[in-house]
Amino acid sequence: MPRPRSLTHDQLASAALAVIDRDGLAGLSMRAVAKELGMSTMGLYRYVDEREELERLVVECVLGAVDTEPPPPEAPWGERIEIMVRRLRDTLSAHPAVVPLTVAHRHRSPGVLRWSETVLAILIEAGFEGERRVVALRSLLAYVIGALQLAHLGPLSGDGTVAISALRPTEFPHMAETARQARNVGADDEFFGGLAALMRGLNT
Amino acid sequence: MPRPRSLTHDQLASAALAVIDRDGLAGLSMRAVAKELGMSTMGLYRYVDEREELERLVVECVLGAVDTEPPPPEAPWGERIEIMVRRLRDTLSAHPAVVPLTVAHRHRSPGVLRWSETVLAILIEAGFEGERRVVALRSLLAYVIGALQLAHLGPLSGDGTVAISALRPTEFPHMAETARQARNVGADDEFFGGLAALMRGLNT
DNA sequence: ACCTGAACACCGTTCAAGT
DNA sequence: ACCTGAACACCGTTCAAGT
Repeated sequence: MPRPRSLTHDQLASAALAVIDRDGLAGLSMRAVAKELGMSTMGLYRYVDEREELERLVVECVLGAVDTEPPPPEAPWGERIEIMVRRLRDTLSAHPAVVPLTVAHRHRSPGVLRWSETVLAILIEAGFEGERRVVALRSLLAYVIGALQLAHLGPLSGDGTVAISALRPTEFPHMAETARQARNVGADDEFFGGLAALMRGLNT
Repeated sequence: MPRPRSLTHDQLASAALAVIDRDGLAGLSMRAVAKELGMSTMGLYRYVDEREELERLVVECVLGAVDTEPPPPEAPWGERIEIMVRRLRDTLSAHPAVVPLTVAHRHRSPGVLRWSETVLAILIEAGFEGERRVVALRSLLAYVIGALQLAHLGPLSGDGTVAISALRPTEFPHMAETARQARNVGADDEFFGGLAALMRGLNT
């Protein structure tokens, strides 16, 4: 990759993010980003080797913004983990269409690494060792990733829930009734309700 | 959509699944599936209106195979839920590349609806009502979806973990050490360890 | 009426041609 | 040396033309 000339990686990622926020992840293309920047399509290849690298830049741009400062140490460790998870969720919620990219490129993101480092410090302080610590970190990540995708692609407040509540009660009685109740569950109650359960379970 | 002539939806989905299993999700295209079936590309449009409908058929084909019979009622409810989650995981693990499609199209899959119906019956019997029941079902789904994607795209046994364990210990000491321990954690221990935690938390 | 191949508007990426 | 537009091999989908 030759030296960039006039654009920073952040400007490039911001342009891609603008395309994604406007046209969705499906609208992301080298041509669209180039047009957004007012340059030729091939000009992008001065900054990235391939489209995948552009995606990595987007992920880094989004996740690099997450606050990874250790939360106030006087709070119980469970609350501190919750604070960290809330920060990650807030960061990703600003660009929900990016979540699938995040899953694929999370490895190379310094933001996620710093976030994980802070979470691990809290877990270690709370006495998590060996496999138990590994499982705790991975299950927290799995929950956040899964819950955000569920919330983005099929929110409880959306028409998927309405459709389920209209299913034939003879065939899906529990689903129909539960879906009716689900319409009154807010996105925050859903997310933090599940997180609280996971946290309780990790603690015992 | 005109009447299908010689192919069933299942044959169509199987051909698409064969393409995905061979070339990955990125290899799925109308042209590739048509070639797999030895027909013209446009012939597919006799069976589906658009590519998205083909994807729905694939999801239904995979998830339709999940065993949704209620587990033995003499087992504790927690164990029965775990059995149901294990079945869903086993079904999806046979075609991990399909998981992202599953997230997007899960609403219309009768397989997922039947699975959820059985899980809800167990939750109701265990005394879950209202929001608590909604949160339990959604968090289980979120965990399964997130954990499977994590396991497929970045397994603990993979080179992502190796790369993390090689990070500069001055900057990421906890990550490096935890990654070294993570290499000895099997995929099953990881998945069911996290699931057990979530289940404990939902129970209290 | 049924089927299909050419065509259109896209895509990522290569590469030669122009400055 | 630097940049770029044409070109190549794809993609989903429309539509006219052929049977």
